[in-house]
Parts: sequence; structure tokens; C-alpha cells
Amino acid sequence: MKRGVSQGGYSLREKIFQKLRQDILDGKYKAGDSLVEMKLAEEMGVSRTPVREAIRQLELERLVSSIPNKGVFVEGITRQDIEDIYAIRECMEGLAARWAIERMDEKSLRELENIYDLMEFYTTKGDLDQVGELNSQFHDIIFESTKSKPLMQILSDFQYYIENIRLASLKAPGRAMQSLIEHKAIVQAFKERDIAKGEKVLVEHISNSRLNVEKMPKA
Amino acid sequence: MKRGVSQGGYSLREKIFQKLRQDILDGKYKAGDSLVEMKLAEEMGVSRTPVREAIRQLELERLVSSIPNKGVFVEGITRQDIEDIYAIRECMEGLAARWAIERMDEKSLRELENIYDLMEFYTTKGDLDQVGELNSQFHDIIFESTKSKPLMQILSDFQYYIENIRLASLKAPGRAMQSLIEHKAIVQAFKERDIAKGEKVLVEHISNSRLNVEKMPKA
DNA sequence: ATTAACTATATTGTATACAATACAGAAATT
DNA sequence: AATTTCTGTATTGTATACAATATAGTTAAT
Repeated sequence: MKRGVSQGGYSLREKIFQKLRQDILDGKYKAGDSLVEMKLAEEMGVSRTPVREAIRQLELERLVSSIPNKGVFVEGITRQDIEDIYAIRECMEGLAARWAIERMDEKSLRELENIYDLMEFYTTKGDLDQVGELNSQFHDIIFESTKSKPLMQILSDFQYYIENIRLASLKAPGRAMQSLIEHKAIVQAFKERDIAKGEKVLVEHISNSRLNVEKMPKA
Repeated sequence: MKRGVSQGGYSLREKIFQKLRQDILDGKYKAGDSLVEMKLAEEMGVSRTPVREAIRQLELERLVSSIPNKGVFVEGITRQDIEDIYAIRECMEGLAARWAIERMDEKSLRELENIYDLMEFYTTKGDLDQVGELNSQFHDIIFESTKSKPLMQILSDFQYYIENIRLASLKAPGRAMQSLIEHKAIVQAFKERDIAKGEKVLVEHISNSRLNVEKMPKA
């Protein structure tokens, strides 16, 4: 959980970017709020320069929008955005599965298995925050195994955007166990290098996650 | 064709960003080249500040990568990236068609028809640069009609990345006319608000574009 | 009272100044 | 000769200074 400006990435700008992004996704800044460089800089005890650079990056991500000489305003992620992201993932994870299975090396495969084992452990233990973290790692390994820069870029950014709601939905009754079973099927298909099966179980997993999220209260 | 720093967007930073991005996509800077802030600033007759901000945005797009305290290096778009982008579009444009047909208003539909008419005109006339520009507009209207921020973001960025090769492939013998016919089918399906047909013809269009690009010389 | 012009202030945009870091090449040591 | 340490330089990272712009509030004109 990266917070504050004293830990995290390397440069100030990087840390500020991470923090602002997290704050926006956490709803600490709401859509329409204006971000004033000087104010943020003072709050974090830095100059405007790294704050500006972080904002420029948020702008490219469309998490904020900037009106020249006027100010920067939070866009954030809406419920609709999240639903769209799930629909998009449902389209794309089949492709991700195929490429990953074709291109994944043994090392990544073992990593995937390790993460699955840990997920099993923490699910049994009931530590769902830990499971959520492992879940992100699990899917990141798949994304990276596709060796596709464009695909990685989309899917890992999107995964980050929906992290909060994903974690919340994991806490719905029974979902953690169901999710675990789905991940097991994914690992199995990947180990067998069975592309058809891999596409099928991964897409089903996303579809189930999506249904689960859509059942969540809209708050 | 946005070039130089004297025209284009609003702020210096914006103009510099556009120019650097275009130069990278045009291959003026090649993968591995290092971008030195001071050098770029002098070339464009500005200070380092707006150059830095532009670079930070390119970094987020992964068109350059930055090693702290060391430098910024061009990543660019590889042939593999372009092929991946077509594969991704083939997955996603079906969704785009569905959403666009469901949500498109009459005004956008008429715009689409207008653009098609112009495409027809310029194709007959043989002005393929103009056709290429219209092509981008055509698909942008579809993306915007989906009213989906995540989908628009992906597809319009990707469209920009492949603009050069798309234009080149349009100049392959017979491709312009074939492409025109495909666009006509798309307009037709959209006018009829026929989702199944719209998905089919749009995905086929992408698939054909992709095959056409893959036939291109790799230079 | 309404509108227009002006002024003050807040904020962003850009340039410059200073600090920290990385690296290459020279000098010193073994 | 090989290795280490030093030192200078180029470059990035951050802070500050200055310029331009937008907006709100006030005054002036009708």
C-alpha cells in the first residue's frame, strides 16, 4: 500500500504520481475537484515542479483533465468505466491467454504456481487483502508472459484502476473460494499448455468477476 | 500534419509533446536513441521545462523509457507492436461496433455518412492521403459514439500509433477500393442499427486491414 | 439598475538557478 | 599492468523566479 511521499518509487515525481493516482482511485479526490499545484506541493512539502510533472502524467491517463491557464480537474473512474473495463477484459483476456501460453517460460509458470499456492493458503486463512495482492500479481505474470507491450499496457493499467472494487468484491460471501477454484483451473490449463482450455477458463474467470462486481452495491 | 513548435495545440508543452511523439512514430528518433532535454530545448528554442513535461507524458505512453538521473531513451513502436495492435483491435472492435450502434445519435450517424461520401470522392480521385485522414476520422467517430472512456482511450491511441503504416498499406494496389467497400458496409449496418451485422463487417474490415499490413515490406 | 471597463489576486505557464547523480578519464596505488 | 580512487563534466532532478492568463470584485459610465 503505497502512501505518502516519503516511500515508494524512486524520484519525487514518481512518488507524487503514485500517491495522487492512488488518492484519485480511492475517491479521496472526487470527480470535478480541482487540483491546485501550489496547494498539493505545500501539502507534500515539495516544490511545484515534481507535482506538475505528476499531473501531466495523470492527464495523459485521463484521470484528470486540464484547462490551460485555468486549472486541473479530477475525472476519476466512474462505475460505468469499471463496467466497461470488465467488458473489455472479457474480450481481451482470451487473446492474453493464448499469447501467454504460447510464450510463457518455465520460470514464469512456476511463479504462477507459487502464487496460486499462496492464494490457497491465504484464502484458507481468510486474509483477503493478501489474496487481493496475490491476485494482481497472478494476472500481471500472465500479462507479462504475453510479451506484448500493447496488451500489457492496457491490461495492467486497467487492472490497477479496478483494484479497489476487485478487492471489495472478493469479500462477497463465497467469492474468494470460487475465485480460487477458477485460478486453479487457469494454472492447470497453463501447465498443460492447452490454449483452448486456457482461453476458456480465463475468460470465464473474468466473466464471473464481472458478474460479482455488478452485484456489488453502487456506493 | 502537425510539425514544428510554432503551430498545433495550445501550450508549448502540448505542442512539444505532439511533435516529439510524431517524430518518434515517424522513425526520426529510433529505438535506443537518447533524448537529451537541453538539446531538444535548444533545437526548439524553449527552456527545459516544457520539454521535460512532454517527455513525462511520452514516458507514460511507453514511447520512451526513463532511467533516473541517467537519461531518456526512445522505445518507439516495433513491427511486432503494430501486429499486436491489429490483433487487439480485431478483438475489440466488435465491442466497439455494438456499443456504438446502441448509443450513436443521429448527428454522428450523418457525420459518418458524410465522411464516407468524402472517402468515396477522394478514393475515386486517387488522393489517398486525404482518404487516410478521413479513415481516421471515420473510426474516431465510431470510438466516440461508444461513449466509453476506456474503450476510446485504447482505440484512439492505437489508431494514432499505426497511422503511418495504415496509410502506407492503403496505397497497396486495390486496397483503397476494397477498404472503401468495407466502409460502405459499415455505414450500412450502422444506419440499419443492425448490431450483429455491424460487429461482423467492422471486425472483417480490421481483419482485412491487418492482412494487408502484414503483406507490407518490413522496412 | 445595468453594463462595461478596470484592477487585484490567484493560478498556471515558462525560464532559470541550483543540487544531486552518473560516468568517463586521469591520477595514484598495488 | 591492473586496480582503485579521485576529479571533472554532462545530465537529470528539484526549487525558485518571472510572465501570462483567467476570474472575481469594484468602480465608472450609461
